[in-house]
Amino acid sequence: MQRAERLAREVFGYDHLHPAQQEAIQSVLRGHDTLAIMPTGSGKSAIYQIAALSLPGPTVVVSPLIALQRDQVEALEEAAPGQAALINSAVRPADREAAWEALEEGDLEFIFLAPEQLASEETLERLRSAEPSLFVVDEAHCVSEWGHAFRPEYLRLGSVVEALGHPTVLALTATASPPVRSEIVERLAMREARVLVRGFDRPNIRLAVRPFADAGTKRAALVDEVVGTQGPGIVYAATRKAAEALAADLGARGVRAAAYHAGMGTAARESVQGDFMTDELEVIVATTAFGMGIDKPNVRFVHHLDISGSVDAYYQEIGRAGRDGGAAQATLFYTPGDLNLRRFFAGSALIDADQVEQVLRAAQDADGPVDPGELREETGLSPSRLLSAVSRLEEVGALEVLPGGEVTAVQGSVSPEAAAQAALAQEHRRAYERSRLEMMRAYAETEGCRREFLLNYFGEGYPAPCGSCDRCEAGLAASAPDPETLPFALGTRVAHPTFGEGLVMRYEGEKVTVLFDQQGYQTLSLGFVLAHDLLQAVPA
DNA sequence: CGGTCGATTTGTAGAAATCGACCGGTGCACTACT
Repeated sequence: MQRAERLAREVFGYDHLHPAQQEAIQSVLRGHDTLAIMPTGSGKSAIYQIAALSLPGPTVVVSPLIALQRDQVEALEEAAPGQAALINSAVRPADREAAWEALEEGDLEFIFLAPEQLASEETLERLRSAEPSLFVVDEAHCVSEWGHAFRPEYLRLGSVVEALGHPTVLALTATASPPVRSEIVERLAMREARVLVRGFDRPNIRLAVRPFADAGTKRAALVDEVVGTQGPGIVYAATRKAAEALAADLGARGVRAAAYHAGMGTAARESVQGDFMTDELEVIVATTAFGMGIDKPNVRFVHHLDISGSVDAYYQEIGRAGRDGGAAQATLFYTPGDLNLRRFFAGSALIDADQVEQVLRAAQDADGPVDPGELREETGLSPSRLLSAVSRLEEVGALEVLPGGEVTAVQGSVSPEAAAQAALAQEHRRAYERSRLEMMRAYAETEGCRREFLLNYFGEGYPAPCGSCDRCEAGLAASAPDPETLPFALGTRVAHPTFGEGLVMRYEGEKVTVLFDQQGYQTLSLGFVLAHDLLQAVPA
């Protein structure tokens, strides 16, 4: 650790490492797979940088966005010149080859890539022969948030870790609720993972929800609010169109505002982001495309025109406010109708039962291993959907993915049963997504302290009232139940006859919320549960 | 699910009402073209 401290000072110019960083670095240096959950700006990068330089052997860093990879390489270039490189489709083949050779010569410590790169057998082989000692997954919540439907390669990282001979795994993220944490640990094939959680509460962010009966009044109220507030600030909208329209409205009211979404060209996006960072823009009106890697200290508000799809996403988004510790606002402008679009997003990207079966049949009909391209033609599925189906079938043992990426049906797997099992996994995922949205609704409609709600969601107790949310300020926050009177303590494992086993997350009034392993979050009537003996404590 | 857009209907000559189709968020890599 003294060596690590010295590296921090001499190489990176940090005054000192704070205890959370020390703990994480120590855990990695001792060879433990580690999941570190810490706020952005708390020096998460320093953890992997210093651990990497302290260990012999190179470090693979998986990061979701090429722009983030570039930022990281630039930062390293100042501290440790020539020791970091990226591999992606935008890097010229000659430069890519130079990076590989440097890695093979032992001259390169860090190699940055997106999970998609690891699907290539050649990439994997060259990495393996470099014998990496550390495998870092930055923004690790993407494993769970993006792996299932959007970027399926994220769910294959566990196989990559195994294929590389299981170097120490270090997963980093700012926000992850308990089920997301377990999924990261499982999907990255982490062994006896150390999970370090630091600094979840953000006391300087005032929380509020403003309910409206219709979208028009809601929108007008948000515009008034932004016009009357000192920026800079971020407004999140659910669609590109809404983001553009709102930015235009704010502009007409004299606010320097611009939209940001994935439909804009790269140049436009970069210029909007740049102007926001330098305070030339006061307000950015964005879809979920905006935010990852943004570490701007003086954001004074993060408002939501439309509700987020989960409390995880919401907390991640509002967490971009008040990084400097100064007062900040996070207000959700809410109409229940907004949940519909989120319901659509939650279910639509997942594959359904007959698609899973179609893929299995196509693989079985083929004589021997099949190229994924061939399966795609046969089934008509998009590449990411096909990969999702293949991964589900692989998990239930019906298919095998060969090192070259070819897919082969496993002999003797009982096919209809396997397909049904794989489809069931998708159904569970859908139920889980729906339940997460219900928790977001519960936040919007809670009668209790909002901060208590959020921290409970992330598995932490909190002594309400917080005094800095709309419920507490109005003196309306229901007082927290006396722990002595609760039939099951928070965090207890319980079993339910139809939902299976789960974890007691929260009490509010006459309701108890349980996070079930299969069905996600369910809110049950306490009176009914007790009268019918529906929950049983599960011995640890 | 609900908002939006274009086409058709309505019932009388310009515009309103109704219907059905379609769309809606995140990024990587790769290909074809300029």
